[in-house]
Amino acid sequence: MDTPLTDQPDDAAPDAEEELRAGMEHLFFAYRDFIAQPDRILTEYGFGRAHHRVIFFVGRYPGMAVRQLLDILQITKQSLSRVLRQLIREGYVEQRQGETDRRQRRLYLTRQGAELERRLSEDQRRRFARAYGTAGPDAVHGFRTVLDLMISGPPKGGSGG
Amino acid sequence: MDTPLTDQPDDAAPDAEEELRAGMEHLFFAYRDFIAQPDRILTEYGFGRAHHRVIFFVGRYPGMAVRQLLDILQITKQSLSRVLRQLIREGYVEQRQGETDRRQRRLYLTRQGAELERRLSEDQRRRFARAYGTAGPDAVHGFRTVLDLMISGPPKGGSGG
DNA sequence: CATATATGTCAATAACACTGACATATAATT
DNA sequence: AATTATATGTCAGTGTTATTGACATATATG
Repeated sequence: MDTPLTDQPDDAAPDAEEELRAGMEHLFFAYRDFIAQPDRILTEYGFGRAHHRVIFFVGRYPGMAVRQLLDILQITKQSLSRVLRQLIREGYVEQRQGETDRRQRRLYLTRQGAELERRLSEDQRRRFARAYGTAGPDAVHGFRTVLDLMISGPPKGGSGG
Repeated sequence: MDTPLTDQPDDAAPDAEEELRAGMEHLFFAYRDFIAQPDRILTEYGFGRAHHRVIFFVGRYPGMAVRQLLDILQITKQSLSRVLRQLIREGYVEQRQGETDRRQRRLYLTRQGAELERRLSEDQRRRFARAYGTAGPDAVHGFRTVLDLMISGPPKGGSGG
């Protein structure tokens, strides 16, 4: 059996319900395949998916505070703590005290961390680049539009970003 | 800070690298928000995300064999076993021996299982429906095109499903 | 000074994945 | 008929990532 299953919807015009469920299914497949290769690399380091998420966001937003990372990942600080401690101890992430608010520990990738980030995201970037290139700009625009509409807004009023 | 972060890319035209990383980030957010509400419901039943995946796919493809489910979920049979056993014991899924191949245990949702499936997917269907409706057919087409291109092909030759 | 925020840590627990080993039933092949 | 392969199931042990609850320190804000 092929991976994107196509058993039922064959003859009749797919109704709205079917279209929704197909979208849900394919979102699952896309995400599953999106994280497969990084997961393999991470095991070499004794890291897991959580480490990748931290490395990705710290790499993308250098100087990010722990609180922001918690809001993004939507996990508890206890969960993040263990992962972050590991990454810091092993030299992938470093902390610097915030300048305006000295309670904050702002997070940065070390050079070693940036290297790992590149390695982890290599397959993902290639995957996106290939899909974007093949689909063309209009499709990419549609993809981004739908994806953004699926993201929930901020839970409360937000802290004023 | 708002949830889809928009700090760096403000003035200059976003380069290709930035566009890829933004896509990766938003795929993460979309998936995170996509599974948040079902996760909450599942805790009421003492179930987890794995149970939802089984219920979703068995509901979508009734009569699916265990092997097919393993190929889709890409987990080991030991992992699936525990989840499936629970769902069967508690009356959400039932097995029937395959007719042509009597080694197979074909999987079906019970009425109770179908009810749970509907409840779990309610928020997801609404989320998709709203995004699809707002974005419009062209964007939906682009979304599906890109998503499908991101899915890996079958690992080998496939069994001819 | 009181309170709130940002961060960190300890302990216990659960969900969900893994590997390895072994078993049974049935199908397919030789 | 015997061998091999497939489909399924189970037992035991392990690791990652998440949880809740409790408590601590440093700093900011009222």
